[in-house]
Amino acid sequence: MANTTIYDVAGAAKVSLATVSRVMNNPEKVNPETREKVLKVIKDLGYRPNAIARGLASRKSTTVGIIMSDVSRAAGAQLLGGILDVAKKYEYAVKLFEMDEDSDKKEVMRQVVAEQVDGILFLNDELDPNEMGMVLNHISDAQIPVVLCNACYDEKDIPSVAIDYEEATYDITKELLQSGKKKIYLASTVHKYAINYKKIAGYTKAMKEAGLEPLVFRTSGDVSINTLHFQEFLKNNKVEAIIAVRDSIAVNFINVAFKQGFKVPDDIVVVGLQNTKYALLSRPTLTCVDTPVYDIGAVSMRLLTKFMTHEDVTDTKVLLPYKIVERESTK
Amino acid sequence: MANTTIYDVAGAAKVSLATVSRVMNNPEKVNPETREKVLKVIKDLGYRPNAIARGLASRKSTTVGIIMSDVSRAAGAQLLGGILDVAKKYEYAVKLFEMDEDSDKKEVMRQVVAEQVDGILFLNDELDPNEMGMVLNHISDAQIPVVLCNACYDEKDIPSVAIDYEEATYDITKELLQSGKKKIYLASTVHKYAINYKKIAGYTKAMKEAGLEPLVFRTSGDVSINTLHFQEFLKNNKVEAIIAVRDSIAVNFINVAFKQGFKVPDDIVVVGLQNTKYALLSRPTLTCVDTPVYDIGAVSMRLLTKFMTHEDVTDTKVLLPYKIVERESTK
DNA sequence: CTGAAAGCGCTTACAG
DNA sequence: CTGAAAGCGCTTACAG
Repeated sequence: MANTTIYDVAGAAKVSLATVSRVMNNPEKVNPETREKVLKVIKDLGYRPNAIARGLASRKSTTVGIIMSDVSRAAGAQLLGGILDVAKKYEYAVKLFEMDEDSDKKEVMRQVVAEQVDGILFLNDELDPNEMGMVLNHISDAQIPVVLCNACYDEKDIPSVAIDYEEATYDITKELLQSGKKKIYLASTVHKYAINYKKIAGYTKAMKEAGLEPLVFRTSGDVSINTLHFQEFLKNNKVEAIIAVRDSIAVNFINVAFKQGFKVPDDIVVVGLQNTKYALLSRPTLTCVDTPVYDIGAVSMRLLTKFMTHEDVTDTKVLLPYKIVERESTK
Repeated sequence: MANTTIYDVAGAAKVSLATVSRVMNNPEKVNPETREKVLKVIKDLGYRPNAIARGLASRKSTTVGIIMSDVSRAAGAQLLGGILDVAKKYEYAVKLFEMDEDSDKKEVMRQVVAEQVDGILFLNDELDPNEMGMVLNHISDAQIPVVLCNACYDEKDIPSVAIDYEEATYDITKELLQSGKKKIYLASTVHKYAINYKKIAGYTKAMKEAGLEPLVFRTSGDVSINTLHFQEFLKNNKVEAIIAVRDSIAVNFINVAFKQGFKVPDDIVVVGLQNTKYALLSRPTLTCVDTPVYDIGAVSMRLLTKFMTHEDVTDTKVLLPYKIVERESTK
């Protein structure tokens, strides 16, 4: 079955191809009778316009590009879920681009631009300010609307959607302080995520306000490396509470603590900052800041559609609400 | 900065646009000197051909479509990881399409075809045979190469990449039987995944060979629903071992068992059939069939590139090797 | 080895 | 309200 084209439709409906095109794009400009006739043929033939040809002619691909570092990480996948649902609703196709540490960032950006996306959702939060600046310059040179999705960059006024990570971490640190804990550690990652710096900032602020020394340490995302690391850590430090930038790190810590003879939450209190499924599958279950990851994806995609259709946008830096979910790991 | 086109390059290099095109697509047909000259201009101008225009003219979009049901599930995201890496290597762009229970499957297929993808990777394993047949017919009508990626459909001879789930489940059930267990349950899902039927088949075969009654029960993917379910289940059944189609279900079961006073592995032995990160973050850690999810994604994408470039393919039904990883949940 | 020209399947002013 | 025609930025026979 050769694909049906606009010519086939025009032929069968006995109109010009311009009319068929109008029926699809500006139906109000077509006489209702001919419109119905054409619509019927379209339906009978199962016609859908060739998206590539349409894209070339209209200079709009109705496609958005998602730039992310690692799909397989839980949070990234959930962001994608929200993005896809909204993209489908507004009839945008979605192209995926990976940009990790090893990528030639310039090359990736050139590719994204060459693919003619109408908008970009930037999910990579692992770039240093220099790289980030270069990437954003590339995008603005190409005049493509962009929204940072669960990523941040304060140097420029780029639209973004996230939660206030600094405040959230400040809040939960305060809660721990109020419950009487003093030796509160923050487990961050060795990688340089911009968001994690915000978390560190919020934690540090709360600790300093309480007259305490901030106790930040960095660990890997790898379970077996972390396990060794935590074993040593627990031997050498007195720990009353720990906040982890990722839930999986928190759960890993809980497991190591139990094996060393510590009880959570009786001896050590543990909290996560994401609220992924790991938090529910932990024993004890993990108290978390609940980051609405799906919503961040959905809202950022919606925001991007507004930019792409030149709607008025009043609020370009969206901070979604978050809450704290108390579970067993803090009793 | 207006995007540079092939005309700009041709003008700057003082050649025709046909020559520029040849330099990019058939460099061997161009005089080395002019080739170098053009290449230099391309580099200086940072030119990348408009992928849309190229796609229209060549009738190849160098884009593959990924059809999946839920990105945010762990296994799906990992498959995507493998797919993206290989796609990048072979310079294919990747478009993502969601097809879940509620989707109008025909409509999704029409969209995929309209988007002019050169090949399709089908990751959705939740369709019943009728729907699956319809989808595959749609694809073969459009004459687009397709590979089933971690999904199966036995009615037709469609290329696919997976592991032998039946054999794997048979193997691990045998191991449990040999260790002396008799009351071995298989926890499957309420959803109708084709792959899970294979797992059930392998399990059932092993049980019957041992002269035992297969004990399959179905549960949800939702943690709180499962928790209630498992609580009842443990009250009413004598369980010596449990095999779960998903790791998260296995971990959830372990947690409920401990809270009811059962010890894993002493009282009940538990195994998973995936080997995701959940297995490592469980306490005790989870013995698993290790399904090489990333590899399944990577190999299926590689296979698809062969079909797209009309290479000879001898083996269209690829079954990747798997192994069993013994961990604490089986002592 | 190189260029002029047609064509990919659409959209969109421009006439009428 | 409708059609003829140009054009989107490329590729690819076809001449030369």
